[in-house]
Amino acid sequence: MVGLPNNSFAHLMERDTKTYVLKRLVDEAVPRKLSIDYAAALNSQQLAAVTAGEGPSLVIAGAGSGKTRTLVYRVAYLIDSGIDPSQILLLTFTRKSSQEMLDRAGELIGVRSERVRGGTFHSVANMLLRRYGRSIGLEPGFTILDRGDAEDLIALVRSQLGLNEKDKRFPRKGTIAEMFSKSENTLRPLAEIVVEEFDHFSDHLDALEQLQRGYQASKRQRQLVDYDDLLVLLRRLVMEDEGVRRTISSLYRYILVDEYQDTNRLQADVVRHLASTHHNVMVVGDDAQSIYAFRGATFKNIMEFPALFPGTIIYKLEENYRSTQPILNLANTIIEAATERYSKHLFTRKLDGPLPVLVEAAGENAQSRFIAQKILELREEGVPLSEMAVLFRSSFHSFDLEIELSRHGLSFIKRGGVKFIETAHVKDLLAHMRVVANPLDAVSWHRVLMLVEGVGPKKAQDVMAALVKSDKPYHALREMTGRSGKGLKDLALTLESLAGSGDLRPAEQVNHIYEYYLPILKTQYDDYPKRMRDLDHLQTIAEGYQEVETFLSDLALEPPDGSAAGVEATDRDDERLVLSTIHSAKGLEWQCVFVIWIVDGRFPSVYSFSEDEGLEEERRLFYVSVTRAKRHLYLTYPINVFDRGSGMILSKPSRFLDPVSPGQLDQLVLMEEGGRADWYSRDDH
DNA sequence: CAGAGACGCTTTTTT
DNA sequence: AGCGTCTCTG
Repeated sequence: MVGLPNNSFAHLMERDTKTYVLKRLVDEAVPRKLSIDYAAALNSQQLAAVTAGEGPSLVIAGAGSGKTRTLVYRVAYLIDSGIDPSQILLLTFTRKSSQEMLDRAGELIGVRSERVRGGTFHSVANMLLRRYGRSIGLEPGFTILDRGDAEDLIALVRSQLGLNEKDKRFPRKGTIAEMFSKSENTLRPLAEIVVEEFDHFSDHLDALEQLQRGYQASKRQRQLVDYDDLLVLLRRLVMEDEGVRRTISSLYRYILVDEYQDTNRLQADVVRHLASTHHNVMVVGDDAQSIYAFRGATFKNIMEFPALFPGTIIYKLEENYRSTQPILNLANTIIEAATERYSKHLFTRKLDGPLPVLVEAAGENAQSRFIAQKILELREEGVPLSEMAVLFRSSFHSFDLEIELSRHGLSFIKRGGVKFIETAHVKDLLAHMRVVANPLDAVSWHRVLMLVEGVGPKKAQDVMAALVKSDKPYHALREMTGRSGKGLKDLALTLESLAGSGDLRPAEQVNHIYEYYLPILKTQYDDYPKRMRDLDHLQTIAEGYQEVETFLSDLALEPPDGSAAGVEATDRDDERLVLSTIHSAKGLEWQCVFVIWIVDGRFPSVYSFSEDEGLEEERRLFYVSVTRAKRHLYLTYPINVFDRGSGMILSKPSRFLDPVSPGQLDQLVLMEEGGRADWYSRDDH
């Protein structure tokens, strides 16, 4: 290990890692004098990782162990050591987290950090495919389909293939998209996925395979790329085109990957090939926090990393800086029951703190009222609203709470769930920009045409067929006759004004379309004023962009934070509570965390009962939620909840609490004011 | 053939 | 609540 202050980290390596002698860094890469005092800023484990030499490294970073800090310092250290920042590639889970890390690195090392390349796998794939994708038949102007677009295209292809006969129970487009996606992300044939996870649709396997081929062909033909394609195609590019592989690999000589436990096989392959010429790859993650198996992620990636990269040195970060001992005790107990993981032991120096509280409520509304009341209390005690969060398994779990919070005048922002960008009216407006940007985009054409008065599925198909044949599509549009003639003419005029008048900036395009679209919006939705405000918001976002192409792909790859409902409440004050799905809370922390719906059947959800793997994932998810809390942790569960899916009444707290001893938790039962139990005053909705 | 209204079904998590 | 399907009307 080069550059280490001592050699005492051998004991940190375990499992069957082989040893490998590391060469010293070449002399000119070794800084004569570093500008930062790393040893003073980091603990010894962090320091070891930050100053690691060349070659593959695996950093096992427990929850709250300063993982981000370590990555930030690693970036700074590399730059400090004289490495060209533009040769560093930082792959993260969200672009926001990459931006945050680079900003922090900038504070340490200065503006040089701005040249570091960073982003999500998907956004990096987007960038590389636009630049080098020609060799696998991709034009630089391709359009990115989000999940909803992908489903729409699947539906379109299905009807073209005549597979929508209503005789039998054919899976819905969302389910089909799920199957396809799982197949791509796990590199397994569709048949396997269907038989294993969707056995009740096995009868339709032939049709599904046909549909999958049709969907793939349609995407390629029209220069459309869905989320999975970004990874699949990048993988293909770096695996099949040796020239491109060498080019890209030599472009990024130092690769850092955050949240490695949530990568899938495609991403692991990409990393492996990108690092093929230099092996300078450092991955950071925590196997105990792997929560994305549903999209093909496998914590096995992190377990197998040392085997894939011979000579890997393993670093472990085990000191937790976030939580108090009582919270950590609970977290440790929960995760100890997990079956397969790297052994590590988290410890903290924050010994004192209140015990986590387990709260039983008579029903959902009692739970909501408890949360609202407690939040007000904590705020009185001086905990700022922005230091509190409510976490839940599924987005809809917070519906009742949202109403209750509004009633108490508490403002919040919701993360996860339906995004602003996914609402029908925003997609409608964007579809107009997209047909101009990519006239082959059948999904958007279909959407745009269906909005025209008098156009239905049949007419839309006919128009699209005519457009494909014509080399002047807008001209052809104007020639259309019949009931919908006038509407199509108006559409043609609008689109021409976008395409014709040179390079209109995104914000100007949004304006033009808005004018055309407003009457449609008004006839389609009774609640149009609310939706107009979303479109104003979109306008504001567009103002930040110079190019339509970047605007569109950014929206698809990194939708703005906050759900549809949250948007209207924006920028009143920054003193806001966070409501979040556990998935969206990854990497974040708060003084006080409430986790709601800790009831067996909701968390873990009934869907996960059947498979051990599913249950293990839910356990890790629970672990993630608990370890978000710094000081106060409330776990709440309603009882006497009817679950429609299973037909059961749920009343038992999550099974993940079974191994927790009574001394580790304070237990509360809620009573109505006046002393009576509150079970008859609940849930009027 | 488009569009509106009614009804039954099913509901995780996200780039 | 939202999607898909079915039915009815113009």
